[in-house]
Amino acid sequence: MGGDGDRDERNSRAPLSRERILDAAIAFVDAKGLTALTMRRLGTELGVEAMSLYRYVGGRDDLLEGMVDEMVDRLHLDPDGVRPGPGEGWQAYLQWLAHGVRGLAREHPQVFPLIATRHPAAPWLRPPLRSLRVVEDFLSTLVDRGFTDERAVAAYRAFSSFLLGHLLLEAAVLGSRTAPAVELTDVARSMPTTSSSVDVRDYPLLRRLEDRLSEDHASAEFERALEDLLDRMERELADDLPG
Amino acid sequence: MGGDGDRDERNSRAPLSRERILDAAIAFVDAKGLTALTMRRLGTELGVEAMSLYRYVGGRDDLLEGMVDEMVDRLHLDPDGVRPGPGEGWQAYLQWLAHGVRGLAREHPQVFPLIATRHPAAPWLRPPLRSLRVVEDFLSTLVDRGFTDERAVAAYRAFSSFLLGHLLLEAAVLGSRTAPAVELTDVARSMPTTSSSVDVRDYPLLRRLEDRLSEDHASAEFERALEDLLDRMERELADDLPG
DNA sequence: ACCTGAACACCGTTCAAGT
DNA sequence: ACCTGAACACCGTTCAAGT
Repeated sequence: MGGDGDRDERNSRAPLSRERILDAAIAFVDAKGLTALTMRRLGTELGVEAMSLYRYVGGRDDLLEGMVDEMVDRLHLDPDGVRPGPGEGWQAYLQWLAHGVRGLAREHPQVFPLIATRHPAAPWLRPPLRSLRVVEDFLSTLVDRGFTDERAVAAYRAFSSFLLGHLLLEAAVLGSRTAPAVELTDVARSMPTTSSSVDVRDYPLLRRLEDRLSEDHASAEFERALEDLLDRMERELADDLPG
Repeated sequence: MGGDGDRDERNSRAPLSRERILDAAIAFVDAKGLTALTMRRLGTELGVEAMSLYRYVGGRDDLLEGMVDEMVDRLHLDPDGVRPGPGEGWQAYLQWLAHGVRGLAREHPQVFPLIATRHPAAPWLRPPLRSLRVVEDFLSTLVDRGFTDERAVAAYRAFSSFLLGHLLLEAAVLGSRTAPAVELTDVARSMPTTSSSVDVRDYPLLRRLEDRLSEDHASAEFERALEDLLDRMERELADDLPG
């Protein structure tokens, strides 16, 4: 591969395709933030007029949907560490999946809110585990390893809530570092924002704890809470058997 | 002015104010959804030109910020049930707060994602407990009741993640019922959405569990997980003392 | 002091037209 | 078959002007 000789402006080479567009969109959001993503800007990024994109994506909404789908689909390929085989127990599987999703959130903190916030295709799909394939895999893995239908569904619910709560917060912190986020235009700051002052001085405990609140324990917190969740599931599962 | 004295079109009466604008915006989003909220449309809703709003809100971003602040501020007034007094223990306080936040999410499911998703004023503020006043109250309540600084901060983190994970998912379900959500324009549905089919037939376990997955146990789940969280905190707190 | 009209730059999207 | 130009309806926002 390497020097193939056709140059061009920036990213224009292949004849444009849905996949190329989605990848470009994800990269764009990683770099510039979600609010900066515009059909027209994405077009120029790809060396093409915005209108050309409509042959592949149907519209801005479909574009966002496609980005989410592509990221979620990567779960079955990407997660660092090898996927646990059938002999390894559901704890290993949930650990693997949890770290896979966390990897997505950390690699694409600006895209993750999209995964977390957009309405899934079916009402019973819960972000961030919001693709039929992933959920089928989740449920069948647990059922194969001894979960009743009921426990498997309850596990899906608890696991989704856990991932969403922890990773959305972690992504928010990472994302606000990466991007302009609020891009205050200097002037806009002067408006009557009511109590525009983010002034910790009026709050004695916040002042005392500010440093501690600012410490980053994201990884430790995540592992800890994940362990607790798995323990809780184990206990509930054990309740079923002796019945 | 012929015939009617002082009544007018729709909502125009008071001379416009930040509070009136924010309330109108919240009501608008409750009714029409977040994507429908536009400076121009909000203006006409208030019987005024869009440009008049800029005297009170600084811009669309400040408007959204203001809506979030106002909702979060209601926590100290609204929550059903009376706020536990100093004699009642931190468990009662956290129960009260949890149900207060849940009330917000359920009353305004379309606004809640805003609370959950927008970057807070300080990086260590975690949605949905994202106001200085609320966090000061949270921390001081716990410290007054025997938490060390460290435990109080850890509790704040765990509590935020818990609320965010559970309530964002609950609000998403409620919100998608209330609003057009994706408003597919019939035609847009025909585009090459890759696997546009939300077809459960290919997934045997999903087909078997679909009914069970669709059951609504939001309240029971929430109470259960809240109890578990409080239990966990109690255990950790107990670890501090005998040491 | 409070609101409006007109204007600017930028959007998403459609559609007939180019190659 | 694939992309473009021009156009439409709608945005957020500014600013001089009205009352």
